[in-house]
Amino acid sequence: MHKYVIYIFIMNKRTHRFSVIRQIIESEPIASQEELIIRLKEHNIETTQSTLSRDLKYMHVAKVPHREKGYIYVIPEQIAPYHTDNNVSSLITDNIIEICFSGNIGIIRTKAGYANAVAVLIDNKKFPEIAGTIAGDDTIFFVLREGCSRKQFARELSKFWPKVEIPH
Amino acid sequence: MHKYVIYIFIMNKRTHRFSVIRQIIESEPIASQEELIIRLKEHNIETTQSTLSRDLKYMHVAKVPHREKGYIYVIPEQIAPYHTDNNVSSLITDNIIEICFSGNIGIIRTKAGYANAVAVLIDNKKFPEIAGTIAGDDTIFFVLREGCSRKQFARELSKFWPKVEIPH
DNA sequence: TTTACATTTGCATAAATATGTAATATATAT
DNA sequence: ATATATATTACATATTTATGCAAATGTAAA
Repeated sequence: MHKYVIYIFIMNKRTHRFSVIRQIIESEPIASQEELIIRLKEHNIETTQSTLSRDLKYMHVAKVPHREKGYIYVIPEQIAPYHTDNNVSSLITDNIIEICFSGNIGIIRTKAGYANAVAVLIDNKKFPEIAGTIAGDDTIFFVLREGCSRKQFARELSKFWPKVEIPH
Repeated sequence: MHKYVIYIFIMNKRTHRFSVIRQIIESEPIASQEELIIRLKEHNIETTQSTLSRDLKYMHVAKVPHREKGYIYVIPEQIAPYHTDNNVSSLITDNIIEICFSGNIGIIRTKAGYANAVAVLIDNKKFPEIAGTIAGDDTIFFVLREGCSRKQFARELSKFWPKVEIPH
C-alpha cells in the first residue's frame, strides 16, 4: 500500500547548520574553521571547531589552495553544480512535491515538467546508493542498490538538499 | 625574428618532484603528507613535509574527505580533467612539438591535427595569463593578458605539464 | 669563473584540523 | 511516559599542515 509523506521544511539543528554552512562557503571564501565559527555566530549558530571538522567531513567539503586567502573550503562539483548563484539547485528541488519509498523503489513527485531536471541533478550527484533513475514528466522512479537502506540514502541526500525530508 | 625551442624533457628537481607527486596522488589515495613522503622515497625522491606542503599548495592540490581513508589529496578537475586514466592529458601534450613566444603572442606547434585538442585542454584549464587562443590544424596562437609575463605563464603550465619547457 | 640575485629547502615551531571519550540530546520502541 | 538505543556535541588532545627564517642551491650577467 502506498504511503506518501509531504516534503517538509522542518530541519533539525544539525541539518540546519549544514544548510547555513553550505550557504556561507558558497557565497564567500572561508579559510578556516575558526573563521566559519565567526560567520555562523552571525547566523545565530554557536558551535565548536570540532563539530565543524566533523560537519565538513560529513558534507564532503574540500579545502583547496586559493590565491588570496591561502586556502578555502569548497563544495566539490559532484555535490554542488558549478555556479556562483547558489540557488540553481534549490530552484530545482523546490519543485519536488513529495518523496516516498515502496520496497527498494523510491518515488519522487515533482511539479509538472520538472521530473527530468530533478533526475538529472540526482544522476549528476552520483549517489552510491542509487542503482538507476527513470523520469517521466512529473514522477521519478529510482532504485536503491542492494544492501543500501533508505536511511543511508536519506543521509546522503540531506548533505545538499537538507530541506527534503525522507519518510522512514 | 622567430625563435623556436624544441619541447624538452629535461626537468629540474622541483619540477620533476611535481610530476611524480601528480602521478602518485592520481593513482592512489594519499591521506597525508607524511604518507606522500614515503611514496616519494620509493621513487628515490627525498624531501620533507614542509616542502610538500608548499608543493601541494603551489600545485593547487585539494584535500577532500574520502570514505575509506578519511581524507585524500586530489587534483581539482579544472586542473586535471576528470579521469582515472592519468594519461589522457599527456597523450595530448605528447603531441606538442614546440612552443615559443613572439612579443605577447605564444605559438604552439603540434603534430598535424592535434592543435585543436591541445587548445581545448588549454581553454579548459582557464589560465589566468591567457587572454585567448586560436587553433588551426597544427598551430595554436595564444595571447598573454596585459601585465602577464611568459615566466608567469610558464610557471602555471609547469604545474600540470611539467614536461613542457618554455623558452625564456 | 665570480658576483649578485632569486629560488628552493629544511628546521623549528605556529597554526589548523581531526578524533577518542564521556556527556548530552534525540529518536524509537514498549 | 519510560526505557533503550542512536546520534550529536564539547572538551582535551593528538595529528596534521603551514610558515618565518636562515642556509643552501640554482640562475643570470659581467
